[in-house]
Amino acid sequence: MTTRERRRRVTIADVARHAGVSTTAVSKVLRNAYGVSAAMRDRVKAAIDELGYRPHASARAMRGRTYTIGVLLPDLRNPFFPEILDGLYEQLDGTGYQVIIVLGGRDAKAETRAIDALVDRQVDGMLMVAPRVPRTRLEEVGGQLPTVVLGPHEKSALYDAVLDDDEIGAELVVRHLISLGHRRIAHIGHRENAGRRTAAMLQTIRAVTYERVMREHGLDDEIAMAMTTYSEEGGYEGARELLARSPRPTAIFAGADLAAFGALTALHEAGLAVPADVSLAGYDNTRTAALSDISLTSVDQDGGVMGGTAGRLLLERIEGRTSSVTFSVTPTLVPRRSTAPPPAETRTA
Amino acid sequence: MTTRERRRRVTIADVARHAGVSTTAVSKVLRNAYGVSAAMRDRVKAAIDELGYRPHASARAMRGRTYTIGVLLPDLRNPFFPEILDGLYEQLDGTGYQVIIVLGGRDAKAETRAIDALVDRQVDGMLMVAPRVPRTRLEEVGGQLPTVVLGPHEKSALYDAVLDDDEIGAELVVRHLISLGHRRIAHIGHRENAGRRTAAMLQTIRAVTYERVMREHGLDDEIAMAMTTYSEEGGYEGARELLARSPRPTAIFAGADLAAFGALTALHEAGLAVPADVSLAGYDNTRTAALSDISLTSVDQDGGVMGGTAGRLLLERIEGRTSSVTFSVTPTLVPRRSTAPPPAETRTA
DNA sequence: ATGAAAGCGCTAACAA
DNA sequence: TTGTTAGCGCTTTCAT
Repeated sequence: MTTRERRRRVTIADVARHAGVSTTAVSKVLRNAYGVSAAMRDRVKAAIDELGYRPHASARAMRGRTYTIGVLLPDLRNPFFPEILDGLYEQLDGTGYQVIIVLGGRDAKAETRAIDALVDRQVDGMLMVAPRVPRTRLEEVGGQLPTVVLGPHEKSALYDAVLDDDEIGAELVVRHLISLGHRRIAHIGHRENAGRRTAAMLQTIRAVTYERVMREHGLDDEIAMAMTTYSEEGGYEGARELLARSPRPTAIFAGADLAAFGALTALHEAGLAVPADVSLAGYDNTRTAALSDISLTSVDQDGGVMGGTAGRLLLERIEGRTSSVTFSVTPTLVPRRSTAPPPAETRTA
Repeated sequence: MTTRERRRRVTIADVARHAGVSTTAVSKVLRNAYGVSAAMRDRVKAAIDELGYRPHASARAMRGRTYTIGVLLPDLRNPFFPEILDGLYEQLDGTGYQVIIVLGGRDAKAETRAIDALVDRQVDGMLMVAPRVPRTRLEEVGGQLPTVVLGPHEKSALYDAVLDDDEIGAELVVRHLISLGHRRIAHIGHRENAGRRTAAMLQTIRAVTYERVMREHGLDDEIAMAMTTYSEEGGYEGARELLARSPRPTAIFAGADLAAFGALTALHEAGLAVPADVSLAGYDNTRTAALSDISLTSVDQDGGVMGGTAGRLLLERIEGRTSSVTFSVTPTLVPRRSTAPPPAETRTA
C-alpha cells in the first residue's frame, strides 16, 4: 500500500471488486468484447459510473490499443491546417478515438523528435501533414503503424497518401494571370534546405508547374522565382526580392496565402497598389484571403475533405487494410479582387 | 515468443543484454539517476545508440514519468495561440519534455473529454489555455497533476494562473476611442452558454470593463453590446446586430481580433468605411491585424511571455513546488489606422 | 556500484 | 459465460 503522491486513481480492479466480478469481465465490457451477459454488462457499467472509472491509457497501451490518433503538424500558424483537422474530427466523432497533435517545429530534427514522440506513445494511427523528414522515415513509420501522409506527392506501399493536385492548382493560377494579360508573372516558392525527395513536395510541384505553364505560353524569359518559405516572413522577403528586379513583375503568384500576406506588406511598403500596379494570388484559400480588405485570389483545396479522408483511411488501416491507397483532391480557383489586368504601361516589356 | 503484428520494438532488456548489464543499470542511465559508474554509463549509451533504442512512453508511465506536457487549446484558428506555444516550446527546449496538444472543440463536453484524454495519458503537467469547463474541474485536474491555467482570472491553491490583465487592456481601447472623440462605442463580446464562473473569464472582464469605462465617462446611455463569440462568424453577426441600431455606433471594440475581422466583413457589406464611417479595434494584436490592408488597432498581450512563463511554472511544479502562483502580463495598446476620430455629422448623437 | 525481482493497470490465453 | 493468470516494458526497492 504505497502512498502515491496524489490520490490513487480508480483501476479496473476497483471496478471489479465493486461489481463483484473479475477484472476480465470489466475489461471485456470496456472493449465491447464478445462473451458477456447483459446482466454482467449492466453491473459493470453501473460500477464504472459509480466509481467514475476511466481506463489508464498507458496500461492499455502495454497490451492493446491506445485509442489515439497522432497528428503531426508543421506549425500552428498555417490557417489551412484547421480545415484539415475539422474534417478529421468529424470523421472520428463517435469512434472513441482521441486525437493528439504534435508540432514539427523549425527543422527536420525537431520534426523527427515529434514523430518519435508519437510512435513512443503508441498511437494507433498517425497522420503526418506536410512532413519534411526523408521518405525513408515516413516508410519506417508506415511499417510500424497505420499511417497517412498528407501533402507530398509520393505514394508508397507502406502508407496511404492524401494530396491536393497541386499541378492543377498551380496551372489554374498561372493561366488565370496569363489570361488577364500578364506576362511578367513571378513566383514565390518554398525552399526546403534539409531534404531530398524534393521532387515530390507540394512546393516543388507548384514551382515546377509555374515554370512549365510559363514556358507553354512562350514566357520562358519572364520566369522569375524567389525561393523563400511559405510564411509571412518568407513572402515579404520574396516579394522584396522580386520587386527589386527591373522591370518588375506585374503579377506575383505566391505558393501559399501566408506568403501572399507577407508579399502584401512588401507591396505596400514599395508604394504599389494591388491589383492596380501588381496582381497577387495565393494558394490555400484561407479565411484571411476572403476578408474583403484583402480579397486575395487563391486556390481552394478543401482541407475538410482531405482531413476527413485521412481519418477514414486511418480507421480502415486500423481495422486491418494493408493495401495502399492514394486520394487526390482537385482544387479550384477562387478569383478575387487582388488579380486584374496589368497596368497599361506594361507593354514596355 | 509471440509474433507481434509488426516488428517488435527494441526494449530495455535488449539494451541490457547487448551491453551485458542489468535492466536496472540501463534504466538508471536513461534517467541520469544516481549510482552508475562512468564506464557503465558509456557501455550502456553505446548499446542504446547501436540498437537505436527509445523508451516506450507507456511503459514508463506505469511507474514513473511520461516526460510529456499536455496542452489544451480551444481551437486551432485563433492566431494568438501560436504565440503562446512558441514561448512554451522555447522554455521546454532541452528539458526532454515533449508537448502534446489536444483540442477542446465546440462545447464544454468535448473539452472535458480532451482534458480527460490528457489525464488518462498521464501527462506530467498540463497547460489549459482559455478553458471553459467549470472551475471545479480545473481544480480536480490541479489536484492530480501540475497544472497551469492560462486565461481565466481566478486563482486557486491547486493550480498556477497565467493571465493578461484584461481590465487594463479593455481600458486602453475604450479610453483610446473616447479620446478620439467617440461616444457611441459598441462592444462585441463572447458569451459562454455553458458555464458558471463567468465573472472570471477574460471575455467577461473585457465586457464589464468596457461598461465601466463608458460609465466613468458619462456614456451610460451609449453602451451597446452584442454578445456572440470570439470568432469571425461571431464578429460578423455581432457587427450586423450593432450596425442595425439607430443611430449606429461610430466605433466598435471587438473583444478579439478574430471577431474584429468578421466585423470588418459586415462593415464592408454595409458599405461603411473604416475608419471614415466606423472605427474598429480588436484585442490580441495578431499578425493579420498588422497587415497593412487591415491595420487594426489592437491590444498586445505578449503571448510568448505568457507561454514561456506557463512552461517555467509547470517545470517548477513538476520539480516539487506546491505553493500556488499567479502571473499577470500587462498589455499595451497598438494604435493603427482602423481607429480615427468619428465622422463630423456624428454630433447629432 | 550493480543486479534480482516485484509490481504499475491492463488484455488475452486458457481453464473451468 | 466467467475467472485465473501470465505478461507488456519499465522503475524501484532491496540485496549484494
